[in-house]
Amino acid sequence: MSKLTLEILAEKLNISKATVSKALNGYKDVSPATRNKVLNLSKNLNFYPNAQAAFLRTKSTKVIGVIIPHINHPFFSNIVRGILDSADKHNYLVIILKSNESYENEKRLIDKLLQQNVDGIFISLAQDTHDLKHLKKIQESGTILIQFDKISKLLESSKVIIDDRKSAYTATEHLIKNGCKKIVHIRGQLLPQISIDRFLGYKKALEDYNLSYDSNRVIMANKMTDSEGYELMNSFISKNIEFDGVFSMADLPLVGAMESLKQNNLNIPKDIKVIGFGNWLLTDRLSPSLSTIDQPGILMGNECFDLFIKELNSKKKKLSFNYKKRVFSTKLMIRNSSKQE
Amino acid sequence: MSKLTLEILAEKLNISKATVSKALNGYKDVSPATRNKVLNLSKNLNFYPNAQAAFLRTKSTKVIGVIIPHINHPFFSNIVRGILDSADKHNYLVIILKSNESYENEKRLIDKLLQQNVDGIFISLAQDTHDLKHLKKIQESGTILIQFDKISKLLESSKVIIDDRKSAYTATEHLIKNGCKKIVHIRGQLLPQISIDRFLGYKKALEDYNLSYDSNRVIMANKMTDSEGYELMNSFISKNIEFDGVFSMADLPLVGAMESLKQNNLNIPKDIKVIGFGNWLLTDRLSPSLSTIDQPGILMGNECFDLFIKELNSKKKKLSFNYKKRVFSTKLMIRNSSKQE
DNA sequence: CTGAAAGCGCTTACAG
DNA sequence: CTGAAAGCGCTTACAG
Repeated sequence: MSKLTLEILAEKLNISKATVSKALNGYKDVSPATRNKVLNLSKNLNFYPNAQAAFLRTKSTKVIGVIIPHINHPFFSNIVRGILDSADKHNYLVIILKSNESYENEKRLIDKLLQQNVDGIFISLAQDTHDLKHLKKIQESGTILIQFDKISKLLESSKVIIDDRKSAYTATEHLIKNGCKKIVHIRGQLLPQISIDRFLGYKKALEDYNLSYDSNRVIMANKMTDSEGYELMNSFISKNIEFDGVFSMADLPLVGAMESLKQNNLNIPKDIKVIGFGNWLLTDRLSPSLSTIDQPGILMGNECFDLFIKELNSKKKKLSFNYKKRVFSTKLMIRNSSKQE
Repeated sequence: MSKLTLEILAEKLNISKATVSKALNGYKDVSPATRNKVLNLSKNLNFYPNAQAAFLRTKSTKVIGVIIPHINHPFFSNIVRGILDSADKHNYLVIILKSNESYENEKRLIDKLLQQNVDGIFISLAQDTHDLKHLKKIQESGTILIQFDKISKLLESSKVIIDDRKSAYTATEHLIKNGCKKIVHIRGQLLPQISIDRFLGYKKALEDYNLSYDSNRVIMANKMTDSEGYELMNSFISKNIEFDGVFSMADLPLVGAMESLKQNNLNIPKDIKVIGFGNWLLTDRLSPSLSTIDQPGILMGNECFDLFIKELNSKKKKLSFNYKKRVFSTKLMIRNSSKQE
C-alpha cells in the first residue's frame, strides 16, 4: 500500500489539493458539498496527512520531549503517566528520553529534541547538572521549557514542584512528635535542589523543636538504592552514635536501612522510628509498613502539560507570558514504622 | 535566535547548500578543505539540520513508537528502559504511548504513529484486543512491527517474549515439590495469550504430577491490583474450598491475597505457600519475602530494538527478511513465601 | 467558493 | 570536486 497524499485525494475527486487541504483543516471557505466529499473519501481511504510535510509549513510538530533521570522509578513513571494522559487529550505525542543522571547526556538529548523541532521540552534535571546553558538554549530557540521535580532555581521558566522543604519538615516533625530526639537524616548529593531543600526542612524542624543538629547524624546517599541504604546504615551503626529515628529523603535507601536495623536487633518502631519520602509502590506492604511522604506524581504530570499548553497559546497570540510555578502539596502517610507504642 | 538553515551556512561560506549538505552527511565527493570549513562552522554555530525537512527526502524519521498497556508498571518500565537505551545508542528517538488496555485506543494510537511516519512500532497488546487489522495496517504501510510480551500468535512479525507456559509450569512445580497438592491459580482474563499460557502451564504441572485439576480453584482477576487480589482471596476463602498453595500470574494481586490469608489466620508459608510472577520491586522485602518468576525486562527491551534494526537493514537492502522470535528465559526466585519448613 | 503557485528546508541525481 | 535544479507533501496568501 503506497502512501496516500493530498494530491491523490484531489485527483480522485477532481478538485485541487488546496481545496482538499482546506476541507480537511476545517477552513470555512469550502462549500459543504465539497467538504463532505473530501471528508468521506479521506475517512474511507483512511487518509492522514504527512506530519513532517505539514510541519514545514506550520512550524508545529505537536510533539513534546520529556527528559527524566530514570524511567523505571515509580515517581517518574507516574509523572510520565500524567504527561501522557494530558498529551493524548490534546493530540500531542511524547518523546521520552533518559539522562541517567548525567549532565552530558542532558545536553546531548536537548540537542536531539531541538533538532526534532519539538514544541516543548519538559525536564527533571540530572543530579550533577551544574550549568544551565543547555536550558537557556531551549528557550532561545523559541521552544517552551517546563521544569519539574528537580528544577533549578536560577532559571526562569514554568515549574511544577512540591514544597520539599515543608514536606521534609513535616516528616521530621512527625518523628519528633512521636518522641524522637536524635534523628538521623539520609540525604542526597549536595547539588540537586530537592536534596538541599529536604535537608533544610529536616534541620529547621530540629531547630524549631529545640533539638540539637549534629552533622554526624547526616548520611549522604549517592545511588539511592536499597543496597546502598543497607551499607550506609551498617556503617553508621558501627560508629555507635546514638539515634532514635531516621528520616530518609527517599524510600528506597530506607528500605535497605531498615534491613540493617533489624539485623542489628533494633526494633522498628520501638527502638527506632523511621519515615521515608516518595510513597513507593508496596511500601505500605512492608513490615512494618513504611511511613512516608506521598507525592502526587500523576497530577504533577498533568500540570506540566497544562502549563505547556497555556504558554503555547499565549505564544501563538504573541502575548507576553508570566511563568507559572505550581507547588503541589504532599501527604504525610503515617504507617507502622513511625508509630508510638 | 532564528533557526539556522543549510542555506544560511552556505551563504556564510560562499558555497552551495548542496555541498554543505554533502559535507554534513559524510559524502566522499567533497574536498577535505571544504568539508572542514563546513564542519567547523556548523559546530561553532551549533547547527543541526531540520529533521522534518530531511524526512521529506529520506523517508526515514529515526523515530520509533512504543505502545504499552501501562507505563507505571515495573515490567513495562523496564522494557521501556531497555528500548530507550538501545535507541539512544542508534540515535533513534522513542515516542511512548499508553493504550490503557483498550483496543480502541490501540487503533487510534497506531494511526497517530503512522501519521507521524515512525520507522517502527513496538507493541504489547491490550487485554481486550481481539482483532489484528490495526497491526496488519502497520505492516502494509511498510512500517516495521515488533510484538513483545502480550503478542498475538495469529500475526507474523518479529517477537520478543518469555516462555509463559514453561515459566508458569516451573512456578507451579516448585509449589508441588514443596508439598502443595491443592493449588489455587489467580489467572488473568480469557483473551491475552500470556494469561492463557500461564494457565496452561499451571494445568500441565498439575497433570504431570498427578494432581487433580479443579476449576473451582481458578480465580480470575481483571484489574490485577493488590486490592482486587485481596477481595478475590477473601471471597475464595469464604467458599471453604481446601487449598494449600497459590500461584498467581502476577505479583500485585498476590500481595493483596497474602493480606487476606494473614487476616484469615492462614500462615504463609506454613499453611499456604504462595508464588507470584514478575518479580516486582520490593517483593523481596515483603514478609514473608515473595517467591516469584523474574522476567528480564531490560534485556527484552534491548532485543526489541535489535530486531527492529536487523529488519530495517535488510529492508534497506531490499532483502527478504525472516521474522525472528526471541524467547527469553525467566528465573525462579525462591524466597520465604514458598519455603518448606 | 476554488485553484495556481510559492515556499517550508532539506537531499540527491545529474551536469559540468 | 561543486552547484543548479527538482522534488518530498503539505499550507496559505492571493487572484479570480
